[in-house]
Amino acid sequence: MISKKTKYAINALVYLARENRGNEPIQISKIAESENIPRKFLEAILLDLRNAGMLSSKKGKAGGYYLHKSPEEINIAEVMRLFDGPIALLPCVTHAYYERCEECKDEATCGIRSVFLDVRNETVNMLKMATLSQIISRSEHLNEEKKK
Amino acid sequence: MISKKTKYAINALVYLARENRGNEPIQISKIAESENIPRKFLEAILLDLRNAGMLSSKKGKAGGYYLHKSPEEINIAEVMRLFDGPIALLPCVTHAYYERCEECKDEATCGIRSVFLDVRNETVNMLKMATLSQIISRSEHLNEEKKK
DNA sequence: TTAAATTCCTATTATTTCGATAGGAATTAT
DNA sequence: ATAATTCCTATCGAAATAATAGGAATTTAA
Repeated sequence: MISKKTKYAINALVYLARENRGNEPIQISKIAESENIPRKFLEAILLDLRNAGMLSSKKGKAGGYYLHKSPEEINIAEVMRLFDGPIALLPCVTHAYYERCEECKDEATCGIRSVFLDVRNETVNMLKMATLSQIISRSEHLNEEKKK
Repeated sequence: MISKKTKYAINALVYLARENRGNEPIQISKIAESENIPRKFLEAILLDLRNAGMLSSKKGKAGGYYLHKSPEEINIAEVMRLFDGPIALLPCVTHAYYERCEECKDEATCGIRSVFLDVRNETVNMLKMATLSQIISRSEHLNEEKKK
């Protein structure tokens, strides 16, 4: 399971992508209220997203957050990695965070690793395709279906 | 990431599938030593696998564990669910453990859910295909490759 | 120039999960 | 009987998770 932090982050980003006409800063409290996220917790999350270059902020009165990158450039893989670390299910099949399994006899011929490598690759592909834009258009599509 | 418990369990199962000619019970200590798993920890794991119907055991002197099902019938998805719970990354896209996301406004039109539903389905498919037999044959393949 | 509204930053806390160990009861082969 | 083994319950420390607290810094606007 992904952490609540990641889930909240994705929801906040999608909200900003939807709301952001003209990149006006939107306040934490507004996002928190709309997306049902604990205010103070969201504060920390948005700060991390800003430090990671996905959001920008404006301080002081009438300040707030807005997307720094375009909705096509922000994907779920990136957000998950930021808060939950590697997407892979085994340390020996991650790219950036690679770590050998202590108990493993021979990584090169490990059938278990081979399975989890395939799973990782497929998952990362899907999550990289899942940009804010894609999420929004999926949602619109589902809305059409619902009306029928 | 999967837990060490799950990783140890898969390794133990693969070991038993490889070793089991004639279903003679193999002792915990032997498995623990061969697979580099803490003895007492493995004890608890094997017990769970037995209660889940994947292993059988024989008590007392010359006792031990052996596969209850055939290596084609035991897959990674089942083992992961036993120790780590749902495979899905969001509670709202699991089958057996379904739980609504508290903060969610409308599940039916949630684009985020839609993404994670696809990921779950793909992952579960791959992990169900990954039986002990498949793992062993993957490993044999990798061995052939290595020799070249 | 002061007040109000906001982000920024660091610390702290409670709860749960993870990885493992301890100790002995029950069972079985010899 | 004895030795070897699984079975079972309880416990423990460390880490991760989800959140809150409190105030410093910044900015707008009256």
